[in-house]
Amino acid sequence: MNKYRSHYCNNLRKKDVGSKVLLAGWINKKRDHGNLLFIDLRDNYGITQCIIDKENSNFSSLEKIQLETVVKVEGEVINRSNETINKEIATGEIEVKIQKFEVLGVCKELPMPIFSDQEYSEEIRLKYRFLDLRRKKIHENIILRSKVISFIRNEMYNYGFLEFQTPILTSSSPEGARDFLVPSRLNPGKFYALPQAPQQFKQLIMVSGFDKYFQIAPCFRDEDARADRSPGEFYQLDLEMSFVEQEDIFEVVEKMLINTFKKFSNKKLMYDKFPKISYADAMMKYGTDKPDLRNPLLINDITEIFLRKDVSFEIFKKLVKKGFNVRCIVTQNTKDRPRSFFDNIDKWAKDQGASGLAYFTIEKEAQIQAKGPIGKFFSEEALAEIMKKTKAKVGDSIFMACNNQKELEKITSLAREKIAKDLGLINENIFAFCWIVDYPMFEKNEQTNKIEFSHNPFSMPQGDLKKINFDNPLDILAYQYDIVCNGVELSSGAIRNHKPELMYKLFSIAGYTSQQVDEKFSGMINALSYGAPPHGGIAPGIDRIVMLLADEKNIREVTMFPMNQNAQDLMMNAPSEVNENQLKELSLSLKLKK
RNA sequence: GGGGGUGUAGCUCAGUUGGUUAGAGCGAUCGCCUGUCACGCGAUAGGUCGAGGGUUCGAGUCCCUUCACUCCCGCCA
Repeated sequence: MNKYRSHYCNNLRKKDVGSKVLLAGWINKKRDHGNLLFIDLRDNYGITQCIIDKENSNFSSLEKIQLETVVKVEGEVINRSNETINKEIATGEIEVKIQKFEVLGVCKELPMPIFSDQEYSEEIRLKYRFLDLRRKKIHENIILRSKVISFIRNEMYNYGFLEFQTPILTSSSPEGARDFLVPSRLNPGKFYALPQAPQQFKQLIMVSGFDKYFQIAPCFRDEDARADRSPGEFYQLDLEMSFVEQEDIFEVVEKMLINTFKKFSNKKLMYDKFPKISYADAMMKYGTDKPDLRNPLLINDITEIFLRKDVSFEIFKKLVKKGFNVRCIVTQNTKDRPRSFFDNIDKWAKDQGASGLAYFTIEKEAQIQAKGPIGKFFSEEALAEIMKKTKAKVGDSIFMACNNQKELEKITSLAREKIAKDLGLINENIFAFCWIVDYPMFEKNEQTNKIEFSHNPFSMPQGDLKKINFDNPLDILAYQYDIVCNGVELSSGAIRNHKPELMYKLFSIAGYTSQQVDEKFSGMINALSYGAPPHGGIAPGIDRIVMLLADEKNIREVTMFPMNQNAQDLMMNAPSEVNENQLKELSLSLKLKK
């Protein structure tokens, strides 16, 4: 028999009554009745109540022991009387009468309680992560994460994918996020970069003829953190397939995601087949390319209304003449909402840096009229036109903003979320997936006025490749797609451009010479000229998938050892200073800003 | 880089208009308690009110600066 335990802390049941057992674990909770002591012993699997009374010579030493001390307990499984059965725990019908015990690991006074539903500051949680991870919810989240990854890995094998590792020390890439750099000792003055994603490697794997690849890949990007974005590193289910079109990828990924979400969550899927929304449509209807489809509110453009003579809302009319647009959100049957509801939203919009949201409610007495601060500026005919355009009905309210397209998208997208939240329109018990498709290949940088790749520069442009009009690069769409779930961007992918000539052409539009392309992407561009198969892929974010499944709002709740917002590991003290010798070996010297 | 929030005992928090010796619960220590499962009861210890400066007779409270954590914007092909 094992020296430490004969059973786990969730094993024992009524049938074990009478048997002698060895349990080992942490002292989760003590209830000391003076001459009788209850101890809840906890391990990874569960909790068993152990009991000892004054008759036993070990009583007084066990009575003094700290919570979270690791002990080994030897005793007999005994029955609990009916009134003392605890239905909350699986082992609640029995308890272990302690005969002997031994301390295996002492515990100092705790900086934070383990057995408690209290919330603690992130600082203390991250510094003592090993204690934090003992707590029930996060312990379960991490176990869920393991199971999800294992399940996904198994699914991918079943679909015929092979798992390969790719290098962690690689080269810096000019596109995308800021790189993490690693100085090279053997090549003074030169640096490796940690991969932002195994993008080029997975394409090279396709060129190497492996057909279907996946990897639970660590990705490193030196960008600032958000609640749903770890600083530093995160994991993607990176995958790539040869001889495929967009639809082939959709089929595999949809199947994988649906199976995973059905297995690990009780929430319903809003769509069993993910709807496809073009990037342009998404930006119009939702103001963002990561729409939360649980939210029923839609955005409408009503710029034309403000060209009418029977509309006299001069502030908007002037802006419209200058080329601005007006977009609006209709809320159903809100005519009886208190004035504070409308004013709160207007005030909120101003806090967001917008000039506020104008609003009115459509009512009907003798005739249809707009009620609210700006209602009087609209004629009955103009209102009819608005109602036609927005499908608004009597009793509905309309919130409007006027601005340039980019600002409009921003504020209406935020307003859509805010208003839906205020009205309680979002069903939290649903997962609403969708594909966002038809991303533009290029976009114009507002500041520099230069044409840039809007997403992945290795994407394949859409349409007949012989007939693409490179004179209007902003009109070129790419086979580029994202998966969005409940407003969270879960993955993005593309059919890749496997034709070197076309690649040079596209890069030249973004301002790169062929020489620069050869230099920056030497591995790949070279490979593409030795018989590259058409291929494509996608990379769903593992952390965010687990976050959705665990119903957490913060990615650190599903990450075992996360860094804080300033990209520091408070437990391991990273990053840290290094000594002179280490710097010298790397031919580095520091020039710190004061 | 910018904006918001928070910072009071080991932990979670309260602290009024600026006014005596800064409080509670949990935890810790000590004592009582044989059926609890958030056990109960009593006592004790524990504080640079994040830090620095200012206003004031007097600052946890008001002002300025700064630090830490967090949320957001920028950034994230």
